[in-house]
Amino acid sequence: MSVTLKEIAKIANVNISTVSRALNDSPLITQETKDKILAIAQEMNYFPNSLARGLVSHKSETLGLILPKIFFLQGPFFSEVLRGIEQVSVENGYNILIASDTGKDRDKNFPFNLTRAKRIDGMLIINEQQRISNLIALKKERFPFVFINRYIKDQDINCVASNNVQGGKIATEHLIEKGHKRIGIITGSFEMAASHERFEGYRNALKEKELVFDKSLMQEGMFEQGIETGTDCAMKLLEHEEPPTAIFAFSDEIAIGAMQAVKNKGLKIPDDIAIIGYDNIEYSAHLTPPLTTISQDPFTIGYESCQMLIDELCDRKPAKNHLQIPVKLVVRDSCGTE
Amino acid sequence: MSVTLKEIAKIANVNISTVSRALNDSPLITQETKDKILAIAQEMNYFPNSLARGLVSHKSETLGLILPKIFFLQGPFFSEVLRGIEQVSVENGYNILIASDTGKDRDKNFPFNLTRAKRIDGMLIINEQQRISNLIALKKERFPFVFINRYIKDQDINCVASNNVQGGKIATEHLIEKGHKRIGIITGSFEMAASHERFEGYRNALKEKELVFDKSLMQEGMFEQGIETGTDCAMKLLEHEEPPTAIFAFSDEIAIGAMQAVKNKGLKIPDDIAIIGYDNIEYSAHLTPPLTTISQDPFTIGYESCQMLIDELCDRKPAKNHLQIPVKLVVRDSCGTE
DNA sequence: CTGAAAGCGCTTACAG
DNA sequence: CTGAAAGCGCTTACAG
Repeated sequence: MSVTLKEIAKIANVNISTVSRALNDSPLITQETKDKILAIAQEMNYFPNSLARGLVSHKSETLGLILPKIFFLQGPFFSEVLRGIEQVSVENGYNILIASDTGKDRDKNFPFNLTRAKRIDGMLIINEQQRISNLIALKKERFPFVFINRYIKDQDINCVASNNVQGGKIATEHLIEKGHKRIGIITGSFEMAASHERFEGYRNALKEKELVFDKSLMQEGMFEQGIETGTDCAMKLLEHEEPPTAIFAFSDEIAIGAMQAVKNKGLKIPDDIAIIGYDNIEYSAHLTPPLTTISQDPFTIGYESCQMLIDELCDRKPAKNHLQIPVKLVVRDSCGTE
Repeated sequence: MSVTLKEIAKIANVNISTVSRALNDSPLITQETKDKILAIAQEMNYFPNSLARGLVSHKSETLGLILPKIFFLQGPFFSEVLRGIEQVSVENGYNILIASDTGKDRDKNFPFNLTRAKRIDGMLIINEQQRISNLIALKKERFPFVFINRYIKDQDINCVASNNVQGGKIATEHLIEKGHKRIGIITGSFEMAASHERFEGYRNALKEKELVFDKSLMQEGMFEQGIETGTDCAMKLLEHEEPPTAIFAFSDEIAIGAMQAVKNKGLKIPDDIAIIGYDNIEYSAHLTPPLTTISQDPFTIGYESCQMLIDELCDRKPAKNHLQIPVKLVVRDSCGTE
């Protein structure tokens, strides 16, 4: 059905190994025969069978993108990560295979079902939540992988993450500079590493400015249902007997919910209470008032993680295997302007 | 390095074909030997090499998901489509390979570089914009594929799409029922099929109610920068010498922008002007006023398209190969409540 | 029911 | 520089 080396060889009147050499640009061949064979191959619409090739080369030229649940790839953040990944993978001739641990029976050996089946040469892992012991076990099999957007303490584990500690700190510092001393926070679920890290940044900022941490000013929300959760948690903070004068929401969606609660109370932003978000989603610029927030760099996260993985696959040990991508403060009106 | 049939055969003291049969649950084998072999395979952590298997079976058990540019998978709509795809593919033991036409040299034979390389058994194609002649050419090679979210006239081409004509009609009818006769529209780019289809629904609704179509009430916006585009286009509509009393925005983001413009003008929604959106994104329920909109069903679109493709791969000719997934009107406050 | 052999489409030492 | 051969890890007719 589809064209093979054998057929080209027959027409070119050479051995299939010669055809193979021509196609692979081997030095062991005259320009003349190479040109002849290439012309025929082109003519016949030849494409190498990647399965056969992979079987002998022990390479699939495919990268696995591992997601905890497909659900988590929601939103513009992830799609930018993916765009970064794709850019690098295309440049280097790799395909991307999506997989996720469904918890079903056939995945009970996840992720080894993928690695041992030789489907993929390396893994990019997005996993912000679950236990990762099974993934770290890949290390023992010397299977190349990189964690995306999760900072792993173990220096031997490749990872590229947004600098959440820095982000938490910058956001808090901005509020402190605006004169706030009682800063409420609405976190995401503490099952998410991002929550812990941003919280750490918050505490660092407080400590540096010698402000005390008041646990009653902290509410645990959820990233997934940001708006609802933001409203609920902000409500609780506002009913505090000594309410905060500013709220640091761990996502823009949570901030949107919090703004709603503040408005419902008849309070004004930023005069009565300041609000800062996290993520810089498109809508945040169009809220009333426009939301001051922290902007991450998901494209770079995707780009660098894929580059790191490919470097490892090519035995170019990357200089840094523990990358933290910086974030930026985006000042708008919800904490007062400059 | 990794375990092969040969090694299992040696330990079990049988031929590799017997091992293969045991692993593939062949009837040509005693329960006893099968059990013995399976135990050994398990013990040795055996996984079949999918490349080798694919080489002989002529199947990769992988589905290609083709995107025009990775960029387009933004937002919750696509991620729900993907969730639907993934659910079906996992149930049926297929992997998903992402690919997009980058326009680069190595892709100049796209999508045939994928099909002829035997990397994938079938294709799910998301392509709302570009010319598709090269993709339709797959038909000649009898390569199985399904178009996602694009309705193709040719009845021989598999497709699963959101019913945009219905959506455009329902939205317009709602406005007409509320007493509006001059209904402005802000479309997406007319390079997108969705724009044409929703527009067709709009015109159908007008015609049924015997309202004339006034071209000066139509503005072409863009889906990608919905908010900005919505503001700009709404501005123009509001400056019309006989402005519309209602605006049908072809996306919620465009509607958000339009609401902004209306507020800037000092007008009230829905009293001075009604606005209806499209997509039912999460934020739309939290706008002031909450946005009336059309809700699509992206999970079902993904689910059905993947099911259709797998049916074709298994030679179960699907009963319907031209699916239109219904949409729903979600009434909130931006066009007046019930 | 089991084994020996051929073959899937390629690459790569080994001769010449 | 070119060819003949072996082998990558599997499946599947073909014998027995």
